[in-house]
Amino acid sequence: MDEQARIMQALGGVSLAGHSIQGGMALPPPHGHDGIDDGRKQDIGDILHQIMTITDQSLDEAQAKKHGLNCHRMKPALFSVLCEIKEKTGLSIRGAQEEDPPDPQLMRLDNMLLAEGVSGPEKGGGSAAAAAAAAASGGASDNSIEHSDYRAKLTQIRQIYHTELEKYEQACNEFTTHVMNLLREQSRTRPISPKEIERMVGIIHRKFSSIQMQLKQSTCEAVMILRSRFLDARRKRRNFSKQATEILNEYFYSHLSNPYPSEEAKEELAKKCSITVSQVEHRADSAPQSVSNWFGNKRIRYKKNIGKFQEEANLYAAKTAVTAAHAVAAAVQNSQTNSPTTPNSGSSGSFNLPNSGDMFLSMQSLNGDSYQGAQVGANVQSQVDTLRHVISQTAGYSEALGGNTMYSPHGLDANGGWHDTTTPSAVISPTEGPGSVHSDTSN
DNA sequence: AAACATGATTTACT
DNA sequence: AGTAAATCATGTTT
Repeated sequence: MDEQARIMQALGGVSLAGHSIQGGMALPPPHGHDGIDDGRKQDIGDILHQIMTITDQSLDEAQAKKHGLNCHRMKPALFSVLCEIKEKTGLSIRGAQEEDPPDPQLMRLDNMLLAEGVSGPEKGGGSAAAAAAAAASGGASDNSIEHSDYRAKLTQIRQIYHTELEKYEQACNEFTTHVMNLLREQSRTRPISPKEIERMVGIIHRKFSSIQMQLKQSTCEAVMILRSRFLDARRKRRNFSKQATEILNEYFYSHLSNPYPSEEAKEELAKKCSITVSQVEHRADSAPQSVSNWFGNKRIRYKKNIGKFQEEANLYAAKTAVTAAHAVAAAVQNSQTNSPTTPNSGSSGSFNLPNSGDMFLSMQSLNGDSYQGAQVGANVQSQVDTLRHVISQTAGYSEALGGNTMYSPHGLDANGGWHDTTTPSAVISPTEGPGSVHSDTSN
């Protein structure tokens, strides 16, 4: 609060310099030239002397003298003289002022504080809300804990900010009224126009708002630091929940021939996953982004070492194969059936993979009767993926279904299912004979 | 603590 | 704009 004191002092200086009786516009010393009426002159000189020494004296003394002066018979005359002089110099003083540029820096700070929820309306009572949020999200506690920690700190900052701001506001008002009282008081001895008072108030406010700006600036800094410490820890990754991984893997392995979910599919997957995961909230697009990351990583890592993913692939393939088989069966029996087992969107309907195309056709021929074109086709396709995979694991069945085309464990990439074909069949052959493949598929 | 797993970021390409 | 590939940085397992 040194600053404050300094400013006050500065303000005091301004007010004195501009208007005080001991300012530069003091009349020349009362010696003057040889006058016509020396007694009168002496009188005036006396008064001026008294005026000029007022400030050097104690308050009581000054008060007394002021009173004396106010009642002096010469007072009206002197006052009018002062008015006159002021009139002449007043214009020059006033001209330079009166423009109010909305300081861009200040606006920037304000916007930022508003955006960070520091200066905005109190949302939900700080720690209570944080606690509530933590309680509400139940399982995913680690994230919430961190988050509530962040919010607690933010609340702290906001409290400090607001109390300080209030303090400044109060001080400003106090000081303003003080100065105004002073001016009003002085207006009895010297002419002070309302404009001047206004200007003075303006000056005071400007000074105080510059102090406020400092406050805002340091608050912003604090918030930024807090952010970088907590939320902005973008690098600080958080593993997906088991459930989310399940969903994603399911999609991946059931779309192995084309594991590129469309935007919509991503959103849907994100909805399914990120809700349970409570993955980085705020920034609405982060969830689909995460899905994209996941698929990107998955694709590259899968391709890089297919062997490593065998087990997983089997698992998910078998998993979905059940539903797939059911769905296919249903489709065969009832052409109207539109099984919603897999969340694929129609967009993936068109492939240019000869391999899967064959299979697709064969499955279609299986259906025999009429089907609903693309939609059913797409569903079947995704199921075919999983079926084929399962089939490829069981040596016997691949022949049984005449699937010799899909010799490689993942006939899909054998043909460059997605982009390149880095040694498709070289890696793993369906040697391991896990009898684990569900016999459901045989139907 | 080392090794591995994994989500995110960066870079370059199309 | 969307990916692949390389890389980073952290989480998890050993």
